[in-house]
Amino acid sequence: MNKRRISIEDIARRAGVSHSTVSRALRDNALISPKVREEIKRLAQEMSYVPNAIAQSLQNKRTNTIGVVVTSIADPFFAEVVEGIEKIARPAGLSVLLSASHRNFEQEMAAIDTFHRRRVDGILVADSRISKQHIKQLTQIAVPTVLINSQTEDQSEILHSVAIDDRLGAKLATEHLISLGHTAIGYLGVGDRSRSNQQRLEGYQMALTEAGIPPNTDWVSISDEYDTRTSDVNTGKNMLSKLLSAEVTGIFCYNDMVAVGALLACQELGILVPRNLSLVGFDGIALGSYVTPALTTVSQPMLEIGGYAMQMLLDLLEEKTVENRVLSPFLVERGSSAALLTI
Amino acid sequence: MNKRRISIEDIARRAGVSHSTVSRALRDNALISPKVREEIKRLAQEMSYVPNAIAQSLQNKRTNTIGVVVTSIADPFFAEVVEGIEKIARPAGLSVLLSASHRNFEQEMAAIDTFHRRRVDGILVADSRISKQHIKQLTQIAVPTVLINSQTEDQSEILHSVAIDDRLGAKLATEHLISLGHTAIGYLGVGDRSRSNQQRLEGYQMALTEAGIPPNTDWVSISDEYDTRTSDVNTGKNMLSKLLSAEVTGIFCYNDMVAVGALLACQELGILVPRNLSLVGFDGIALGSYVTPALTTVSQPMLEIGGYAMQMLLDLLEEKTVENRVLSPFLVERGSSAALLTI
DNA sequence: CTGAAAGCGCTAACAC
DNA sequence: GTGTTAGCGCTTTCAG
Repeated sequence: MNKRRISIEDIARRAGVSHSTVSRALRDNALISPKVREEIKRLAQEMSYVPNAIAQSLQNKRTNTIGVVVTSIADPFFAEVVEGIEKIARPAGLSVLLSASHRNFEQEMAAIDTFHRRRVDGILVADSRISKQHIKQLTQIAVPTVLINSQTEDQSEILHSVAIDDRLGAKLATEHLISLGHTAIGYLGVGDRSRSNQQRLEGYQMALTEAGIPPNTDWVSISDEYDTRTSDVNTGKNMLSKLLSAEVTGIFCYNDMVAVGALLACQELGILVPRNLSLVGFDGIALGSYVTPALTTVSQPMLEIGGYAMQMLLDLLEEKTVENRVLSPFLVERGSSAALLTI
Repeated sequence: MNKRRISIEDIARRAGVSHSTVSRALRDNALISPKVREEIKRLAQEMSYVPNAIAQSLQNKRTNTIGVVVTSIADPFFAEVVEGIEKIARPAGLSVLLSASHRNFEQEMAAIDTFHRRRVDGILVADSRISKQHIKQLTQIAVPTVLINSQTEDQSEILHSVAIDDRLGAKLATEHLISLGHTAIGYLGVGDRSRSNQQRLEGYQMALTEAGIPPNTDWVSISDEYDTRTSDVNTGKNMLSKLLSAEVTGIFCYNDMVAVGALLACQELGILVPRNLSLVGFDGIALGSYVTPALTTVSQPMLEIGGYAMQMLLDLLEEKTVENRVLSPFLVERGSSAALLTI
């Protein structure tokens, strides 16, 4: 916004009309006579006029901008979700402001605050552990907001959401292992994602119970690191041994990255997957099909999740009423899981 | 920007001062007496005032916003680059508008045009095949711009850049294979990235020549698909056979995704990597170390590339003079390449 | 030290 | 149909 750019005033002067006529002509206001309208448009073109969206926003009280917060841009899961968001936002004429929170409360609040100052029309928050503070903050902004896979029970009425059914997904994964003949089945979770981790744990336990398999606490291993620098892959690598000593033959992992970590650890330990150990992940990120063996996983439709959330925001912006969505994940069977070897 | 929000006017009224005094107090103008300043700040807090960045931008002719165009957000390479950009932008108080071009001219021009209308303070373009039109467009916007790994020869003086040395990288990869005893070495490239593909091809050929190995056109296979829907992985998968029939023992791939595709094809064909075939990628994306065998690759410091580009933009915004950077990639030896088996 | 007034570029009553 | 005027919320001379 450096130098002086040409404005409707400049065009008006050249056209010998008032600036409001120019404004109207440019916006195809029906009142303007066709001849002047065309002439003005021609002039605008010729002078390479570019409307100032800032001035328009100030006047219209609408910025045509939405804010998106994700924990990490480089995380393949969120990258896909953001891609889905952008695919819907752009054709709708909305620009997206992107911010990463790195699973850090302050950063996330700061990001939302920035969005507030910039007067975004709506906000999308992916995978936050929404706190009371967030609710308060978001309520105050009073702008349509939709939460993606977010961890909150107290859905305030201004917050909407699209989320995956974690419990169902976990159940699918566990039932899959059970159907393959496994009975000693572990869960490898991460401690810093309280709600989703909790729900996946519950789905896992539910599946065991329904199959008449008594749960065993030794089969559950949840990292207690809140260190965001430890990647999920490392979590999987580090936590595997604990489950191995509990002699499980199959493991359901919190997500694909954790499963990849477990897989790498197996390779180091000389454990054959799926011969000696079956592994199931969660998410369905592309990389899961590139590892060897390819990862059996519970897939989330990431692009759709982002797309739905964005569409919901669009509806909200048009004052339509929307309903929260809970999407169902589905099992994708690949090479990392197999029937239990009968000895 | 829906409902009426409180403005400095409102605070002024409550404080019994003029709005300009409020404006000054809030911005710590030295002229305002400490007592009123504190009182005003207290009031602002109490009334939960949030400054309107739009109005500020209109006045200051600065939006504190930058625009970033990448070909795809979900591509792990760009995801890392964007992460690096955001890491520098946020602490500097700049928000980032993100847009994906999907390697499509119109979409990219449209994105840049949107940035123009929104009066961003600067623009970052990643991996584009910059055309004359782009140059014209960007020149007209007259806003600091830095190109990341972009494909243009005619660097206009307003365009700056940070790029990886593709030729050097390709040379490192090829020399690595040569040092392992390979002499029949293939290059698996992609046709829609003219310049970087061209440069990597040249580096490859240069290495061969320097080693006294006569180049063989059968060893070079470049996809001719301009179909953006065909992923790099598929390119690798589909193009491998052609090189195999030319009986190469090592292949340098355009990037890691292509290499992964080649690797998957090898697995299907029962070709052992690295025993029967050595594979080297380019980029150094995380997933390269998760596949089996882990990918030997020429690594680009993706976070740094994004960070440098952003820092450069920051310098440009402060009217500092900057110098284009060409970064050197480095070889990361992993499991996918090994010494040629002497028969 | 503080207030009045102008103006950033645009839209929208309200006149004529 | 088109011009005039006000105003979106803020910063910044210019007076006092």
